[in-house]
Amino acid sequence: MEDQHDPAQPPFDLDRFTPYRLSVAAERASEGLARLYRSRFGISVAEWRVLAHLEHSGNVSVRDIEARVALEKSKVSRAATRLEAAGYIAKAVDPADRRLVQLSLTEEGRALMAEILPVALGFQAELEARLGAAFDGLEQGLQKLLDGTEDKDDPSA
Amino acid sequence: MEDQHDPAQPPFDLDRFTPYRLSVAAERASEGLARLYRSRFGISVAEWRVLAHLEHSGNVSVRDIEARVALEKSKVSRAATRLEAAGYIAKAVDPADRRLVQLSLTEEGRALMAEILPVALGFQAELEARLGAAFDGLEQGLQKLLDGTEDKDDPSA
DNA sequence: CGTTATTCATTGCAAATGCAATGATGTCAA
DNA sequence: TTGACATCATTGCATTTGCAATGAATAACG
Repeated sequence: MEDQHDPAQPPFDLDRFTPYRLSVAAERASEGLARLYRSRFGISVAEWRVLAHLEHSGNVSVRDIEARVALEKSKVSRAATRLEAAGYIAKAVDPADRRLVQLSLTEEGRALMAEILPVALGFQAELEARLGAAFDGLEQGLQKLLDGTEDKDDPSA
Repeated sequence: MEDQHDPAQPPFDLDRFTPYRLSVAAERASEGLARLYRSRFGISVAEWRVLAHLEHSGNVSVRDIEARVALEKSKVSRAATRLEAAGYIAKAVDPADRRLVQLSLTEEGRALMAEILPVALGFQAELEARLGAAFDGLEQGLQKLLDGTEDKDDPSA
């Protein structure tokens, strides 16, 4: 169980490795929130993100969401299909460019968001309270990480 | 594309939502590193984590890794199977408790880590350089998030 | 001891995922 | 216009994933 790395090698501790730490923290946070809406509202993380983006911005194409919400387009597409089947969003062909699909919240979708948003905001508030003074530092660090080119080819992003 | 939320509802911007930001930042960081070792060494993120933990601690059971490395036990088990097939680790029944499987790096595994570790450490160094003064703040925030009970039932974790 | 719970690793299987087509539409320049 | 190329959303398909058995081994406790 103890350290036994080759003394010629630099020591390596996964617990101090930022990508790993980020990954675990992100998983915990997302899962913590997801457990609040999954059972109650029956939606997945991807669905939540699509809804949240629709609530924020009006009619949007799948492509827009893919870019803004950091989800594979196929994931967005399938989430949209499920949300449409559940009656929370509507899909319509964009008359100006018929390749595009306009996604929009239905009345039911808005009602759903009216229930979920307070939960999400409460979760965020809890998180901030829990972090206290460390919150600002975390956000600044995240901002720097996210600022980098959105491009997935940037290894330092 | 513009804001059009119900004025009775609080505004909601996914871009300012910490779980989402964490998730995107984590994905970028993990993917950024993964692209460095995936093509060159043919290992996945799960495999990398198992290897990294084995490099740090000696013989370990699947259960230990599951707990320490934040991976589902089935994921660990399958990663271990692939790593064994590739010749990087060895599996052996623990003589003291024959339910346990001792995982350990083989000579090849150590050689692999000798190649990967500098890459990983370089990535970490790049990250820290990129973050500059913000790095400490990020780490403190992550620490607070990770400190909370490891328990998945804690919504604020 | 013997019997019942627990713990561990693996695996079966349904669902989710990612990537590469596919088809339908748009753009642009010859 | 026409034809080559680009963009968009969806879907096919192989792989991966997560969860719930499963089977093997141990612990707990009468």
